[in-house]
Amino acid sequence: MWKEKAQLHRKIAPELISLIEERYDILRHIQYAEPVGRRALALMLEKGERSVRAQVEFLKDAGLVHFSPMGMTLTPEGQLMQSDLSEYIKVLHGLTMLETELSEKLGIGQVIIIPGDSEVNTMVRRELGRATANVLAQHLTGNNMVVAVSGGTIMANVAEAVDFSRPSVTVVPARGGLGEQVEYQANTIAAAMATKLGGKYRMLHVPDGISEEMMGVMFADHANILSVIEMIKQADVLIHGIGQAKEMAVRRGCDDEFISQLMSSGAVGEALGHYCTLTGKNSYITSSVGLQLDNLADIGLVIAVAGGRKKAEAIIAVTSAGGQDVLVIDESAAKAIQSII
Amino acid sequence: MWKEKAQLHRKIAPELISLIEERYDILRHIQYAEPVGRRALALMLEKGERSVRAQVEFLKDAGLVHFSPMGMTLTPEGQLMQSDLSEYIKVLHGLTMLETELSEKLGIGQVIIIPGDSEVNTMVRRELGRATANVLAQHLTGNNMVVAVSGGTIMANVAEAVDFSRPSVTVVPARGGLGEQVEYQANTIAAAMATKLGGKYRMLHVPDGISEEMMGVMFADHANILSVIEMIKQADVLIHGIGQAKEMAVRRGCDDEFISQLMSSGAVGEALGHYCTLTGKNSYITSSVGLQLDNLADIGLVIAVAGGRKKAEAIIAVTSAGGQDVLVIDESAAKAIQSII
DNA sequence: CACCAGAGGGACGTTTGTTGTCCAGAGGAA
DNA sequence: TTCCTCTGGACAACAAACGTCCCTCTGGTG
Repeated sequence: MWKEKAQLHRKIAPELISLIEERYDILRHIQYAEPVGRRALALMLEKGERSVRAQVEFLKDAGLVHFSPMGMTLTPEGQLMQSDLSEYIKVLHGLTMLETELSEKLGIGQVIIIPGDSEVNTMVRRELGRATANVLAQHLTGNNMVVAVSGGTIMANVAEAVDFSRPSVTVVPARGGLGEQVEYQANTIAAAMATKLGGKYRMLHVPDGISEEMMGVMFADHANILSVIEMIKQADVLIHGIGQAKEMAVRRGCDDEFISQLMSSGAVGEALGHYCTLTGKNSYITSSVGLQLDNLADIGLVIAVAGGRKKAEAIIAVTSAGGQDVLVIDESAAKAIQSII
Repeated sequence: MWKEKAQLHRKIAPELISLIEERYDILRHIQYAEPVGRRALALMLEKGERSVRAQVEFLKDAGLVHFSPMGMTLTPEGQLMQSDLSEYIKVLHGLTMLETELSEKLGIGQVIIIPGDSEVNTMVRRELGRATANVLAQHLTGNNMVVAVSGGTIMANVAEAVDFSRPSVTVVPARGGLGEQVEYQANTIAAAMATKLGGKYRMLHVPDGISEEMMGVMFADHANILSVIEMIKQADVLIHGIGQAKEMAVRRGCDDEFISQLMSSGAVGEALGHYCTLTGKNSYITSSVGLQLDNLADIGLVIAVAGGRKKAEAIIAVTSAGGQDVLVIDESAAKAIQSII
């Protein structure tokens, strides 16, 4: 019942949770090492002496810690508060703790977890989109930047959530590929996002399963296509979704034999046409033009988005392949990942 | 169940309840007047344009309000948040709203409400004491200030809660009167508070029911007593408790006839030896030396403390008599007062 | 007994964030 | 068209927070 209240807090006053956690941490450390002085405490908390002092003075005024010449002590009330808070923090701040945990275990710079389950609540999907768009906004400084996007339903949410303007930006699809419903194709999403940004977009009308050499033969405007590919390869930001290997193979219309072969190779995750195993090995790569999952080092920022419990293994697989900078997932996916790794 | 969590917040991060309320207020005003611009909003909220803007930009990032060239609008999510918050605010912030409400209705500059019921939870009594001591600390700047205190159990809590040092302060009892248990006499409390403050104290060993003229006859050191009385009358701060008329009369050993007479006169509250009716009329004044309830104008700051549902009428009575600057009460008393007035 | 390590509290310059106040560009209304 | 109010950007003035150092005192120890 009051878990929703906690989520209310996360939404309406996010800076509150860090403050509460900071004070809770101080209480915890004082209890652990009482009686303890300011300096020792600041050292333990790896914070400045002065800022610790400010918090500690607040806690003193609140009657939670007692000052004595030997150091600081928790009052009985402080001990009560500490144990009460520990339960609350676990709920209120659980996701942030999960974020850092997954960030370390998956080796990704930043993990953002949206409360809820996108499979159950469509609002969570929109939240995923908005959070991703926010990350994009923060990194989209500078002029004439290029954003590469993949396809997928969640990427449509991302494009929809963009509510800031960057007229100098060009959006491109990360790879060719026309196999899907048109509104979830990378081309469509690139156009949608560019419109939202007030910027430009380039499209890449190249079906899967064609090599760059073949293009000259097949397409009249291959010069144009080659220039788009050039842009893609030096994109500043890449945003892509993560899919389950089997689902994606089915959606791409692969035959049963291929799928069973894919499964037996251990592929569970898919991103940018690459099918990955849990350990991050590429077990199959859809031949297409554009970005490759294994040379994302040139891209300034790689953002991956996914949601839903079912995607847990896929997320682990794709992130294990490396190259990801930011991972935006929902709570249920995060919990599932946590239980696996 | 989650009401306690809210109280937890009040304790561990009180500065953030004002933040939440501010944001909630903005949401409410936007909903009321959408679409509305920054300036109009700032005008309504009586805040600076820039600070409103900061909050509004946060709300935009959180996806709660939408910006358009015509003004700001609540998103569906923002409307949801608004109604969710309204319920939450009522609990979390109810006391603060009660504070301002009582402050207006009782005509007292500042009303401080401590969560809980001091009749049930002794910790609430200590909180009342600490809160009062904090008010005292804030106003006890300057040198050689004089603090006058009354008697009573709650005043003992106040003295106990003093944890700051003001060596130049002198503490005096507000009035004579020796009728009670020694640890709750004004003299004792003055001494205790002075000790906590590291300051001086003067006592007034004059029983109730004696006039100033009589003192010269009765006491050898009447010169000393007169000097104390002089200090009392020009005290900088007065802190006093509020009692129920009948209880106090009984405690002072008045006979049944007097008590029934007092009751029939409509007296419900008592402070500083004055018995007051609900409308603030003095129905009987214990003859004693020291401060009078009806000439507190000379005192720089008058602080009244009381707790418990039973005291509600008494509090109304005493505060109606006027002269009070700060009122410190507990939640149950506040609620009871609210239901009466 | 004297000494000392570590305590809290005060002071102050620097840095960081907040706020007041403009202004330019855009989009709707008369 | 002209006017109005909106957003969003910019910047200086201001305030709060912070790092840093020092002082004094207390309790434990040699």
